[in-house]
Amino acid sequence: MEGNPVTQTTPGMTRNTRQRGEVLALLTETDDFRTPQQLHSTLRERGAKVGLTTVYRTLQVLVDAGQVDTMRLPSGEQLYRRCSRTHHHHLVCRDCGSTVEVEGPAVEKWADKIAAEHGYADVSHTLEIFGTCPECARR
Amino acid sequence: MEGNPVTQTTPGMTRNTRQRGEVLALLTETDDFRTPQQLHSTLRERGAKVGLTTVYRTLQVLVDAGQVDTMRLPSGEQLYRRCSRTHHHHLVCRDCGSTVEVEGPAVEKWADKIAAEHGYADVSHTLEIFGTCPECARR
DNA sequence: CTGCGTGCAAATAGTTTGCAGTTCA
DNA sequence: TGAACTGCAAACTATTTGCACGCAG
Repeated sequence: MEGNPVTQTTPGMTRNTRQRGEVLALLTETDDFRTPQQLHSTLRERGAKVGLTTVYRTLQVLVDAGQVDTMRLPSGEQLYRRCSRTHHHHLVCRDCGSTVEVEGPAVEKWADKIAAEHGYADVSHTLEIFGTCPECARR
Repeated sequence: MEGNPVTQTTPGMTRNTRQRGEVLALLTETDDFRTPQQLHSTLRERGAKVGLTTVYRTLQVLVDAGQVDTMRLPSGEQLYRRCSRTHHHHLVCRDCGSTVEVEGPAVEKWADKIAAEHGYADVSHTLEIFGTCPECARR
């Protein structure tokens, strides 16, 4: 299960390198949002030699390619996560960072309607819900 | 109209200084979100001698006191604005930064419901809508 | 008076960029 | 081969902190 070569044809990436494979692999195996710094130190711990710069650059490429989702905590930390392509939002635990993907068609429509009413064009929005998950609340 | 002394009794502020008055005044006269840096340079332009550090610290105090609203652009810039106390969201122009306050009781309820369904406690959320306002679209 | 507030300069923290060397296709 | 990628170090930006002084109450 390990020595599997990196052969992921990821749109937007012209070249497949070991480093990108490592980053992508790590993103794939976890479900939660991570900071570039966290990803980098995890990679180092497991022995993967990847520079912090490369992590940043790879994440940028992945975001551009639509392979990775990015969001920001109220505190300002930038987070990344491999994520389904469809538009959705997140319910994030303040403590442990675990996330649940949620969809709200009604909210999307509401946002578009509000924007239209005020004559705003080219509309997008951000929406995240924060709370304490059952696991963390128990403690 | 100028020499008016600073006498704003702002809850959470133990002391009323000229600098805090200037920041508060500036926040009061504009409707749009501003970065600490913008606020600072505007103050300097108009001759008010206020240190950048003080702007940051004052904004923090105001946020704690609930006098000022803060949000973050997708790009990561932190923005502040004097704002009504009721919970609401914003429709923000990507170009000129002008904002419209919007309310969405349905959205609030939806967010709380979703969180409750997943057992999340102590829920809050962030929601901002971005677009190009009619003014900017015209150009 | 007394200590909260101020502001400079220095420290931080996260992220980006320049550039020489490396590697994939 | 050669363009794309890598990674170190240095540069940058936004924000915070240490500390001596000033001013409000």
